[in-house]
Amino acid sequence: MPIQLNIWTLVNVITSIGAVTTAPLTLPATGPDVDICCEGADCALIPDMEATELAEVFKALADPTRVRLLDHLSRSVSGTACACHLPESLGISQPTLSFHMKKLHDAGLVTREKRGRWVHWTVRPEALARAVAYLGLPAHGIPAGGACC
Amino acid sequence: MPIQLNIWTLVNVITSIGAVTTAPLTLPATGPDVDICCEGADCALIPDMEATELAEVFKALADPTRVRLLDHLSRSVSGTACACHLPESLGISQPTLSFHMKKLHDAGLVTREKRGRWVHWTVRPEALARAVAYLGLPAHGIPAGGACC
DNA sequence: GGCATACATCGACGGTCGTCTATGCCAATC
DNA sequence: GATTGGCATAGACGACCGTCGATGTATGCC
Repeated sequence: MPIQLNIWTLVNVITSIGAVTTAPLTLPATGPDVDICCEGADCALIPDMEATELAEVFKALADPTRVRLLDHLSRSVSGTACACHLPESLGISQPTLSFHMKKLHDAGLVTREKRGRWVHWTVRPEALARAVAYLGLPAHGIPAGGACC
Repeated sequence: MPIQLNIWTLVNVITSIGAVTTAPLTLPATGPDVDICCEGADCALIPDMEATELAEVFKALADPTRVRLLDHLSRSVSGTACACHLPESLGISQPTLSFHMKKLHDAGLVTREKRGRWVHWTVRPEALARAVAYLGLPAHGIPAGGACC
């Protein structure tokens, strides 16, 4: 499974680089009602842009039809398949399929290649690496930089 | 990083069990216009229910605010934090925060525990394992059972 | 008991999503 | 050049989403 190995490698790289660079927020705290309500109250938060980009990827995956489509592609030879028989297999119309493939493409999860009159789609496993890295989530209690409190 | 290791372990388990059990669809094929449009046309597809469940998880993650919330929780001590200061940190109202936490909770990504008048939320890393397993995606060209064509 | 506080729920609003039919575009074939 | 077929786009429509202010509920403190 060469590609799966590549993903895990990427995960390690991205995990060690990405999330850790987040700058801690300045804490307002010290109001009149400062209370020991909890430990780890004010923490560093992912920057808006990074969170938005991650959400875009998850949004592209947030539909059963697209989940099945991506799975279908990944199981095809070399991760590539044409869309010709997919509408009937999935029980959707051709425009609907086109709509979903566009979503996946806009999110960078697949590439599009026209061969004659058919379009072939290919999974981009590296595009999923960032999402996987996020879902791995930093381990709790990382001393400095990673953890917040 | 004990939790991260647990995830990878779960990934292997689920990957080796879950997706492979999908039954291949019966192929209609052999019409008059059967054409060698592409290799790997008709493939096994993830069952509806499985795709729906995965989509539910991704749907819970498909919002920048929730991405930041989950990240915040995972970086707190033992993956647990109270929600008391989150509205101001995120620039959202208290009802909006409640709305998002409910989404995460309904998707099984966090657990809820009431301590006094505060609510503490805890990440459930194991709930993310299935999504991670899916994003790993079966390697292309698996001979039997896994691949489709 | 009465009050303050933390959180959930309600109702409303504008925006986006997923699906369809109808139509347009382009490559291959006759 | 005309026709066929695969795919994208346009427009419409119902459903759902994210956000808010207002209100309800439960806990802790006086």
